[in-house]
Amino acid sequence: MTAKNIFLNKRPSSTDTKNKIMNAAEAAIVRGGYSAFSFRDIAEEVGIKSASVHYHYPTKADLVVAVMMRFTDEFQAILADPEVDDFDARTTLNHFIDGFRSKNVERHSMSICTMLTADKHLLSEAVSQSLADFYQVKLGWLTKVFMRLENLPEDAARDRAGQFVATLHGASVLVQATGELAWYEKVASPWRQPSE
Amino acid sequence: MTAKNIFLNKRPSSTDTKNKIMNAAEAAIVRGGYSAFSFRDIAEEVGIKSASVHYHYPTKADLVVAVMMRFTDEFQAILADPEVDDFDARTTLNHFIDGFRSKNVERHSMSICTMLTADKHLLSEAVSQSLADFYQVKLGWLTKVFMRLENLPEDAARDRAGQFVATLHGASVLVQATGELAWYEKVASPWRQPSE
DNA sequence: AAATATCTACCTATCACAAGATAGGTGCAA
DNA sequence: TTGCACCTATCTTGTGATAGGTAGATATTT
Repeated sequence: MTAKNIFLNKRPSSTDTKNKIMNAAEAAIVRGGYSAFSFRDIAEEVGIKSASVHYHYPTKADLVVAVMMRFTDEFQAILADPEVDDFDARTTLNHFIDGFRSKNVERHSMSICTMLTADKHLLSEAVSQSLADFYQVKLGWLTKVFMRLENLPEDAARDRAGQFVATLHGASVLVQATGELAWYEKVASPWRQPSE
Repeated sequence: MTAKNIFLNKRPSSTDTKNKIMNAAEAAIVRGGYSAFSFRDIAEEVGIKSASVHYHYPTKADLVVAVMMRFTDEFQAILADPEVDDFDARTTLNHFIDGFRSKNVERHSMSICTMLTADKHLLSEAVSQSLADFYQVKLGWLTKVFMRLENLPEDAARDRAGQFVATLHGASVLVQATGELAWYEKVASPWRQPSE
């Protein structure tokens, strides 16, 4: 690959297409879960044919595992490290609540992990595992946050992390079911931290 | 219909079959949501043909609406009235937590309303409405419970009801996703009431 | 440098199957 | 003889997946 090619080569890049496919799949899963999209849907959105989607991801399970792994990686990349000295646990938790709201609740959808959890019965072992892995990452990080925030030992902090995760996820279910966005703040408010 | 017929008539009763169909559908929805069962599945379980299921419930939406309405009715019938004098709010709430656990969480599934909420994008208007109706009934009852339990005005009690519902639903998501049943008690414990 | 081979990212066409739904028929009880 | 609860048979649509082909970029050989 010469420098020229970077500008002139019109040959489709595999990673570009793969990312487009994952983007479409992720959006579709958030909208309606595992069974709410087909290879044909994805293909149309990306601008290729369904057989070409199979070229990049042989099976649906392969595709969803890839989506979950990317999701987990991005999640980890964005998070602040709770073990550095100047970590601000209060602000971080508030931002987390806001992020969950803007990324999921306000878009009239639930998180990709809640959606896949609901479809767990029809997930392959590999997909289930990638889902469980994500929860471990999420709970692990929140455990550290609560250790800092509430000066708790790891065990107790992990319980708090679980309570927190459950509350946010449950809130998004409540919003989705009733159609009342206001529920989110009402449910999440006990977890909000005073700014000072 | 004579008294004799009660014992001798082997002609299938419409309501019996309808109940069997609803039982099968409800169990299937709890297992995997709206798209996880077909008329053929239901038919096989009941012991008739799929066309006969359509005879009782012309469309899938009709069937699921019927299931949700029956579910809501049964829910209301079981609940103690929080407005009578000897209503024991503490015990009632503990029983509610236990009931949610034994009916959903321990069976490695989530509640029918959580499952349908996740599938909301593909529900017809009628089904969505029956789902929203159930949540209103549930929240309405819990609001009264919290008014008694915590001596709150209606507004504040309703917020508490929402927080409670969200927590239990979220806990069941967490259990389902991680496969760790222990999360349920850990998440629900702050809501448990001291027995005296 | 030219010729050849291989690889890549797509394509068309098709498979087997399962879905919701409908038309029209059968047997039996009231 | 009417109505009910069921049946067989079939339609259409959509699914995940596969086989096999093609044009063009890249790599290898001559």
